[in-house]
Amino acid sequence: MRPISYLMLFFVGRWFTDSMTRKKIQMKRINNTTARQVTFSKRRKCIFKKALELSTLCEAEIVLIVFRATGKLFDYASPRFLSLSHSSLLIEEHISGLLE
Amino acid sequence: MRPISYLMLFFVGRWFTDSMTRKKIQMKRINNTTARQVTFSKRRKCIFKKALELSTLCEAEIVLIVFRATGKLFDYASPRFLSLSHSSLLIEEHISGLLE
DNA sequence: GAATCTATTCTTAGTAC
DNA sequence: TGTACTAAGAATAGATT
Repeated sequence: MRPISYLMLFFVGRWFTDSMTRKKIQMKRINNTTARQVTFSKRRKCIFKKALELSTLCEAEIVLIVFRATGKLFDYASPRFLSLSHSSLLIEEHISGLLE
Repeated sequence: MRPISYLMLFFVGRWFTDSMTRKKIQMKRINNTTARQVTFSKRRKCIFKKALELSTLCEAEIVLIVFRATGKLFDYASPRFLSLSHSSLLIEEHISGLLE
């Protein structure tokens, strides 16, 4: 092949590679609905894992609540087994403490 | 150098490398106090960042509360700017909804 | 929606300051 | 405590199934 062919192969290959692999994403709302839901699902799973790890490794009590934009459903985890109502109480107590 | 010397260099180098770089850690309480605190500090920072990202990218409302084992202090973030008392209300409302 | 794949980006354990 | 470094390890965007 002549040099020009190699050059073409390089660019075609690069276009192909770029279109197949991830980019760094901008930190703003994902407009595409499907992509946003997929990202939500992946990242939600991951952050709950992180919460559990932090809790386990460092003996922290963690309350993580995610209110989903659609349908008002939310996911909840308090990895070290506080009940949701107990968490709510702890928060209230802290607020009261701040106000006194 | 003779082959035996290269072999020694390999093992010494590997020991040195191994002692300088990280291992995969076990998912259980970190016993060393200093290490536990350092890990806590690093991971806490990161999980809050993750919460903000999830909130920003996917329009979710997130409440993340970390109760630190020592001193009962806790860090809190509701990235999309709910107030702590508002979060507490949302939680209470949800609990009420479940009980009805 | 969920699972899988892969190259890339991000996180972080261990260490020293 | 916080910051900086480095390479190992983990998370994940984009695509496919």
